[in-house]
Amino acid sequence: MLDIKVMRENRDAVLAAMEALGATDAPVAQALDLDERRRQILGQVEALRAERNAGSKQIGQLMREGNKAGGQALQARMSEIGEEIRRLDEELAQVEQAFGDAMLRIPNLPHPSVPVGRDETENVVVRTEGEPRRFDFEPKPHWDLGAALDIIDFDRGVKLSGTRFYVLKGAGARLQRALIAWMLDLHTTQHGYTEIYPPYMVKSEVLVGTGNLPKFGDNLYRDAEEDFWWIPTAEVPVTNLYREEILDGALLPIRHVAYTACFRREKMSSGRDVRGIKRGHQFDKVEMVKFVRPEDSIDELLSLVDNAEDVCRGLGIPHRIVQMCTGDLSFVSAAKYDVEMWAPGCGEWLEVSSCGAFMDFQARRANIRFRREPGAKPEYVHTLNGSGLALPRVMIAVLETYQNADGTITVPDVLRPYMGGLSLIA
RNA sequence: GGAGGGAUGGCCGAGCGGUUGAUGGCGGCGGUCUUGAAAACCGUUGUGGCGCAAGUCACCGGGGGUUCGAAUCCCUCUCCCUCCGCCA
Repeated sequence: MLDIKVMRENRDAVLAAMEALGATDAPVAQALDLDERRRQILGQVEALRAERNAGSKQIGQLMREGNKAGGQALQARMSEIGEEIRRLDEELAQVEQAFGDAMLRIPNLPHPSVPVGRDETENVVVRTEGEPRRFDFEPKPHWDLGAALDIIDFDRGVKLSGTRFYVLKGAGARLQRALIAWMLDLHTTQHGYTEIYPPYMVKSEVLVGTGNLPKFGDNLYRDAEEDFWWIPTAEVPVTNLYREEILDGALLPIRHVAYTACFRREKMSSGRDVRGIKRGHQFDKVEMVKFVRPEDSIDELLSLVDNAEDVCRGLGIPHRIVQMCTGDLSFVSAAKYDVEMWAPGCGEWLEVSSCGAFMDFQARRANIRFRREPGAKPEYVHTLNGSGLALPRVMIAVLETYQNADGTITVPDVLRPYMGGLSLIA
């Protein structure tokens, strides 16, 4: 959520930002109008309340003095004022509801450092690290490798749950588990993150906090009877860990890492990436989340990207960093970098991480604040998050990069201790 | 799932429907005293909205109601605790 004061004082700049994002400016105009109306009503209703408070106090006084007639006369007057207040309150509630709805639909403002661009074609490849492996045979895609090794069972996944589901088996299941454990250990022991195991189901207000609701509800699974929603990413529960709290500034930055399953409808991408394990309704991810002081936001974003890259480096897989232009920023991001791994079998760069800085956008929605000093005014924290990393796509990159001519897979060095010393999946 | 009991400020804990944003204690902060510390004593100590400001309004788990006036009465929801049942 944006600061309404900032919107009032910088109307033109905010509208220009919507233009750069390729977003409609309708909610901005709407929110500003409703805000004006809201303040108008507020002024009226509060003046009436003040009058009633004084009157009621006086009635109490008169009653105690035994002046019953005087009290009753005043009561009649206050009753009228009460009616007026009731009427205005009703209108105010409507206006505030509409105002809040509009505010929740306004995207974050891009950080000044973000390149202006129309869509993903204008994203910027910041750098590429590592040389793609040269093969003396034709590298196979993971769906062929996985099926041949009997470590990915696509047919039975579909039998159980339908399209976009698969089963990992034997060394395949263990490889994913090894990756999860190794990534968590890397981030907790080398990068200063504290591990969190959060709920996989959350209340709707939690999804509003991170910005998934109200706008993106159609990508979420939910319980039919109760207000339970399956998380689309660990970002949701972990960012909301400190919602409605005022944190001690001495604790910042707080860095958390969590491994969870993630659930997404993927309605928007029907027909895309249906082959293999690249895009499923359920996938595992290790996610990093940071709570930082406002002035540290951008530095923390860069180190977040670096933390994600360390996973690529450790696995010895070439990767590149792509900076999103304004037109490709997500709803909540002020700045965003993707980390992409090269997958030689399917021959594409796979997005394995998305690292975003949200400034105070989520903090306002979830009401997460901190105090610089004891006794200081509460301020909103800045939140960030990034995948560290998404498992299926790392699995793809590992299987395809480390494949041998005979169809076996060499296990990357860092993972061997996590696989009972196994060095070859055959 | 059944029965009962709770929810008040950082914490504990009061609060006949009328100067109660809320007694008191603890904790925190500032001060007096002290070579320093402790003790003692004095003071101070929530969040948010609107307003240039003076100020004003709201908030005692959430929502609704009764009333001139609600932390206090009524309805409802949520959460916590105890007991019974069930259970990985």
